[in-house]
Amino acid sequence: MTSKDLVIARIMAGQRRFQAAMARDRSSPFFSVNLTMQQLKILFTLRLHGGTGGQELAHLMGVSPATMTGIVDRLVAAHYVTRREDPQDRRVRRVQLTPAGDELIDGLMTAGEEHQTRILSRLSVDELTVVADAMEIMQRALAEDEAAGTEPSRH
Amino acid sequence: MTSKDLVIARIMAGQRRFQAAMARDRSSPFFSVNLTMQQLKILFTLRLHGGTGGQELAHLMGVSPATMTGIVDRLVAAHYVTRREDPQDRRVRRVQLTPAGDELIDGLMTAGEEHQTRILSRLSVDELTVVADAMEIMQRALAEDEAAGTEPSRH
DNA sequence: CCGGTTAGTTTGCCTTACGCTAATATTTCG
DNA sequence: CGAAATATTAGCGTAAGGCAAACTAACCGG
Repeated sequence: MTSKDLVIARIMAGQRRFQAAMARDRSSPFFSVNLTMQQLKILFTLRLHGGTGGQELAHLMGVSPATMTGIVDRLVAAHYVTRREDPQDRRVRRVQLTPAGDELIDGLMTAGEEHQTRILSRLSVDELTVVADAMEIMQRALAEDEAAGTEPSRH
Repeated sequence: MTSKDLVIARIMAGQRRFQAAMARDRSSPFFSVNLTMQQLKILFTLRLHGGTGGQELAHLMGVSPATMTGIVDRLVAAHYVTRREDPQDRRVRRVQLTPAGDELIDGLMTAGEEHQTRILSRLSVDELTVVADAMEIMQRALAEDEAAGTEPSRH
């Protein structure tokens, strides 16, 4: 185990503790989601893909097109997605998140931000600067990671 | 807007970008969860509370005791929770996560760790040290926050 | 233009899960 | 001992997902 590995392990342990503290916040939007798991999975999938055709979505979710029609019907009725004819191929129904759908996913993904902000507010300017530097470092590494290797694993 | 606020805003924006990149990882365990939302909410609730009586759990979830009996039946059958008689009051059924239940919740809460570890591996030792320092700073602030004010908002 | 293929929808059927009320049995406690 | 509390069972209803089969509209190549 290299010294880099040790530091990484320590960082990840800290991250886990942080995550556990966030999870203790009972105001998580997760508890107020009133969708089924399949519906939520579909919303996340649409977020990942920026919208898909109906056939493709059925395939991604591993269900029949008939089933997907029903599910999308209900998501449209709930105003979380839109279903539109594809201009290039009128057979295809493009399914996309609405702003409300986006909001719901964002809310789940950014749960705990208030809590985090509150914790950051406790820090001095010097401390905040260290945290900000660390964030810059991580962003750069993330950008490199995406430029270098996520293309093949993207799909 | 103070200069602290500006730095905090920048940190949170970075955090959001980071989160979005993690969400793009299709290997998220979320997609392989085959529980209903209500079941998952109950597992998270049990994690938060470390186990509860049946009546309490029904109340927390806002359903009748009869309904909760059925749901817990199914979670017991799936080996995610145990149900035991409370030694202090034999009317009460204490419901708790099993190790498998814990694992499932942990998996969801720590999703993306591999991805994060990979990104951290790209950093030099100096850079990692900055990130580790930042993490220390955050942990200290978190500890202070918990010592200071989470008691009243805990419930 | 036509025939074969593709994409999506409808219909009908089935299964699972949740949710409730009412009734019941056991346990607790004043 | 009786009333209240806890959990379970039975019965009923609704919603959602899931499939196969049939159907319609659209696409595309010969």
